[in-house]
Amino acid sequence: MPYDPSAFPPFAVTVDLVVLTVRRHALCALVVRRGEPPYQGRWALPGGFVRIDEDLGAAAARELTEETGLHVQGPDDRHTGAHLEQLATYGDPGRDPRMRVVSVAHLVLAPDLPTPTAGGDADSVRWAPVDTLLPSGQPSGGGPDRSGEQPALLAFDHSRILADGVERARSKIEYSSLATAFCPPEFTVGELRRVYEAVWGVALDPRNFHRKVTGTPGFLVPTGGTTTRQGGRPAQLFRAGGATVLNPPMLRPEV
Amino acid sequence: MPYDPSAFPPFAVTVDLVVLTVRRHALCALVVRRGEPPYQGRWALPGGFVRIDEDLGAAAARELTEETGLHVQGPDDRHTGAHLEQLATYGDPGRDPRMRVVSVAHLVLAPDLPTPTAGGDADSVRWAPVDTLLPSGQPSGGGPDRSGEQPALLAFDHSRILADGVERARSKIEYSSLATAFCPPEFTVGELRRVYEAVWGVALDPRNFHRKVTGTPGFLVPTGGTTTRQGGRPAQLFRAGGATVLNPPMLRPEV
DNA sequence: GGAATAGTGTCTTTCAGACAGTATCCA
DNA sequence: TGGATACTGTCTGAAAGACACTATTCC
Repeated sequence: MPYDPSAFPPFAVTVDLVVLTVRRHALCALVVRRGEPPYQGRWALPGGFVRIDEDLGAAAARELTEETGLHVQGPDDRHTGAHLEQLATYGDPGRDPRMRVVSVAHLVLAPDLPTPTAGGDADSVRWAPVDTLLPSGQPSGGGPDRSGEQPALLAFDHSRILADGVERARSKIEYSSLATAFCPPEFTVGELRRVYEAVWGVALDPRNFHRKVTGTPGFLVPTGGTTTRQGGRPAQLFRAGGATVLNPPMLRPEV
Repeated sequence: MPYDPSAFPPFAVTVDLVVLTVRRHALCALVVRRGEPPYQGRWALPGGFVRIDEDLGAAAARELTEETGLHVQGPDDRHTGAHLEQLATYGDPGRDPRMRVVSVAHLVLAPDLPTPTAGGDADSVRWAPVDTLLPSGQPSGGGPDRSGEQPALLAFDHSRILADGVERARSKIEYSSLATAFCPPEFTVGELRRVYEAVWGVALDPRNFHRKVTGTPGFLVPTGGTTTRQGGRPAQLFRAGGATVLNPPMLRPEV
């Protein structure tokens, strides 16, 4: 007997946010420190309850603004704000020790930002490189020793949510123009290449990369300006083109 | 103040199922006729409430078995049962006129089956070609006139859920071996090609298709047997190989 | 033999990857 | 001048798409 809401079991519904950006050549995620039990003092993904008359995506956008001051890119105002999409839903019984909580995780891709101050409390929110938050993946990625940074896993099942979000970002920038969501409104080919290198954790050939992205129709639009750089030929500035799916795609190098 | 479950808003959480199969060269979805208002008499996707101590995936598998008798493929028993994965979550306020219902949609890919009899009521469940359920997409796909088959849209927001599930299936068979989930345990290259043609709604070159799928490592494993066919050279029988991601992928032809 | 399906080979084009070489800045 | 980054061109191999051809069955 489907859909008999008169006798439904009581659930709490929340949104959790995987907010990713690229800072100093590293893929970073936004984490907040928990002030109350359970997992008091541990880092967790930002999130909160969905209000009773609020859409899921609206709840995610509201939590994002509350935690970071970031605004979500609407369908019209391209090249400003962040990209937001639904990621997956996590509802294992026991994922929250207090009660049954179903969390609809969302993925946010944002350009580099000043360190956020959530609710005025700067100590409780930070950007953390994802390879310090996720034990698996590439254990010795690119950087030197990172002892004492972030040994403890995230609270609840947030490590798995973060891993799913990172994998989603890694695969989506192959076939879509979403990598530009990590960039400011105007950017160079080199900056875009460093986004791909940080998200994938690989080194890409600058020559072939330049030829590919400028040859993919609708991906990049030159703005006419150039950048003054430190030591090197000035680079052309681009903004994101109208294309959302890339053809041919940017293929992630594999083993 | 995240995670204060003592004052959570009350939500109902359900699972809805997009069950797809290929019958008579057409991609079909499982739909059930609603017996009560709202949308009484209209077709809808199968689904139901998540129990209070039940995982989301387990709820989807249970509903699938209750509605179709189908069993879900476990991690070990390959080549038997259906493929199930989470699709997306739909929680718009007002999607159910009675109360706030958040539905975690799941996608099921199944081989061709006898027409199910849900709860003994054969009139209330059927396979319907997806192009008779979705007005958009390719309006004049391949078949002749289909007047009077399924003019009314699905109940609730199930048309959108179905469209999302179909698009997920169309893109996933490009990069994974999931097309074999539409096939019986042993199948021929021609049967697998007809699955791709039905899901994508295109015609594929039999020669190139054969060369591609047999050349992709881990996709197909010959069983040694052959099929007696009606008018034509007997075909080799294959079963699904261990590969889950296809390299190179099966690229969907575009404009 | 004719129709139908299965399977192989061959050619062309496109594209990824490697890499030589030129252009233009800063120190 | 040297170093660094931006950009162009060239070569090779892999693969997609088009299609000729052979193989094996049923009628």
